[in-house]
Amino acid sequence: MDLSKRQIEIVEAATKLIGEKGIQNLTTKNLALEMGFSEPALYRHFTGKTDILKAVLVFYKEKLKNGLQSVLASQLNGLEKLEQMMKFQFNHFSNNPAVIMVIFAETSFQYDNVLSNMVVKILEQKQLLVSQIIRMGQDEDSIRNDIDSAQLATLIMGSMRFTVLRWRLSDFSFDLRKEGISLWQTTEKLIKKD
Amino acid sequence: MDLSKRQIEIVEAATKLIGEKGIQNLTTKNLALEMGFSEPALYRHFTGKTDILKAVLVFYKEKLKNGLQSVLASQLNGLEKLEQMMKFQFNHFSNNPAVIMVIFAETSFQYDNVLSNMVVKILEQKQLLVSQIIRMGQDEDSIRNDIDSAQLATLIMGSMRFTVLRWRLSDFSFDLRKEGISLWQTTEKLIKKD
DNA sequence: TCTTCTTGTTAGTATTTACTAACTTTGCAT
DNA sequence: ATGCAAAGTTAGTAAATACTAACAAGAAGA
Repeated sequence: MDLSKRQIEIVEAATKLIGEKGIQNLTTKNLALEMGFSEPALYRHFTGKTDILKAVLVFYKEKLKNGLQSVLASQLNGLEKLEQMMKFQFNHFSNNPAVIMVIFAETSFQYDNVLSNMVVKILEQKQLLVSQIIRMGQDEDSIRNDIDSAQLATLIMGSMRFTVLRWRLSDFSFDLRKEGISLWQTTEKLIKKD
Repeated sequence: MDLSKRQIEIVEAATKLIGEKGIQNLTTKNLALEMGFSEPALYRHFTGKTDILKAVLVFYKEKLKNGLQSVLASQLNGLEKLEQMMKFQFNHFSNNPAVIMVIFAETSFQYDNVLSNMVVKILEQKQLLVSQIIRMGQDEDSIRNDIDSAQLATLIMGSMRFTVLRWRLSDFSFDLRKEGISLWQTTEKLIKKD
């Protein structure tokens, strides 16, 4: 899915609207207003609203994937990769708060099978990545291996998500990056091989 | 907030609808259909849709609170209380899958300040409870105390929520209770004092 | 210059949504 | 039995929503 300049602008405007007040806030009217043009103009760039939402999901999926891929490709050991991955994501969300609502939208797309499946796949993909990194760390002896890697992945992803959720529910009232570092330190204490 | 028999029926019907396809599925039309009477009849029992959603939130908040309260009041030590709390919740969700969407609806009520605040408060209350149990366990030496109790609470609540989320996204395709037990065993290994 | 494609416009529509008005039925206390 | 409040009905409405039809401005290449 290749997006034109204008399409990317629309995706970003849509993200902003969703980030502000949830998906309920993403209406053709609001989106056109945010873009500074009329509603029908939207249909010059996308075939419909679902198409826009799909583009939003794919757009951020790719962005996240690229960022995580570079961590995966690095020469770090498993534990260090996990640290980088965590910090990358907290940074990413810190810089783009509006994206959170999109990434955390699992429950919101339930009404549409296509969108819902996309979201599930994004999540599965990410979890797989984390599991792989953990297993790698266990094989290298940087991460304790008396615990199943999938379970550790659940713990890590869950606590990350929960931290980000608290941040957004508190109206971004604390420094997410700092909180991310604390969370990493805790996680490290719990999972590193000593 | 005291609810009449009929109001509770409506709350349960609303929960069912939300559980099936998200809040977007909770329309006055669908709700009336589910109840087997006409739309205006709803307004004999609630002043409006927001009022119904408020009742739904309060209803399950109280239910959960009561369940957790009995765990808190028991004679168990901190670690054991944590275990019971976790199992209670996984059981609760296992028996009432529709409730999950309501309890996990943080991001969905963002459009309404009153509802959004209610959700935030429910979450804060629960987190406080978990933190307290953990600190208790640390004081009694059943839980390791080289880690901040708030951080441990984030880890535990986050991983629980994530597990439940995966369950619902997989269309309830695994045994949540079993998964909950696994998660507890992992958690215990990580946090118990040895 | 003329044609054509892209990207915008205004005006409008069918459907859905939450909710109201006005009337009827039902069950219960006196 | 009767009066009355609670709880239901039918018929409707204003507003919002996603989307379409038909037309216009302008850049770009032949």
